[in-house]
Amino acid sequence: MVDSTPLELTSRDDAAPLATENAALLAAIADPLRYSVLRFLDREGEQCVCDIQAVIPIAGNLLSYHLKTLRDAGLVTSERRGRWVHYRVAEDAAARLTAALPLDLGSPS
Amino acid sequence: MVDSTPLELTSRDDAAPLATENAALLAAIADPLRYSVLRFLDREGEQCVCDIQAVIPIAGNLLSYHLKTLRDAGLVTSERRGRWVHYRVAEDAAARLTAALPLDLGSPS
DNA sequence: GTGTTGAATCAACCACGATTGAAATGTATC
DNA sequence: GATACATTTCAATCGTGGTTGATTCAACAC
Repeated sequence: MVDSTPLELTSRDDAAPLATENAALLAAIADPLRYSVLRFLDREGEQCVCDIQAVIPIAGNLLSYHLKTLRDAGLVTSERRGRWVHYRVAEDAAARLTAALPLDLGSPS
Repeated sequence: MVDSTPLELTSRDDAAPLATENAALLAAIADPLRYSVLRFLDREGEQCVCDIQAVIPIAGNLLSYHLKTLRDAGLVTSERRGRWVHYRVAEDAAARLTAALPLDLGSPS
């Protein structure tokens, strides 16, 4: 039968796990490096690691570490093309981030 | 068409300090406790510390520490009334947070 | 004054994430 | 095969933010 309307889930406060998840997602962009990388990818579109490195001058392994963090958070996706690995902002990244904000964005004045 | 987009302006290094500031603001809410507190204040409006503590069962000094972090970030304001100190979400908190996101929220599909 | 309560501050500890350097993996070219 | 390049993974260090316990401060009651 269909008792598949978990109204309680949305109205009730499962706020504890929700807070943990959303905070973790926000933590992924709460770093100057990752913030710059994501912003760069958002503006310039798909880029390979070397292109990112050209704009953000840091060690390659460090950049790889942060890219992995962003990828684990589901904010970017990667695809290999020959030697190069291209990164792009995930489709639902913007939606997930806005939804993760702790404040109600009802009517922006 | 005429691509008059000032690419230089966006790719110039005004992004560096901006990234640091925005990342710091986002870091203020990228913590489960502070996330819950801010969310609670946003929903319930002005609350004294003891009320917050009643909902989020943590040590008083720890809550005070996180409230100070939120206050230093300019996301909440505090006001003393007798023995109690009341906190509320800052007026421009939502606007500042949305503006601090690294992605362009142009047209949400 | 003393005592009590709400809240903030201080000092210390600890865990986790960011950073570094070296090594490894993958892919192309010769 | 070997070499060069792009990227990732590994091991280890370092710094910093969150947590804890004790202390201090502010406002009220007695």
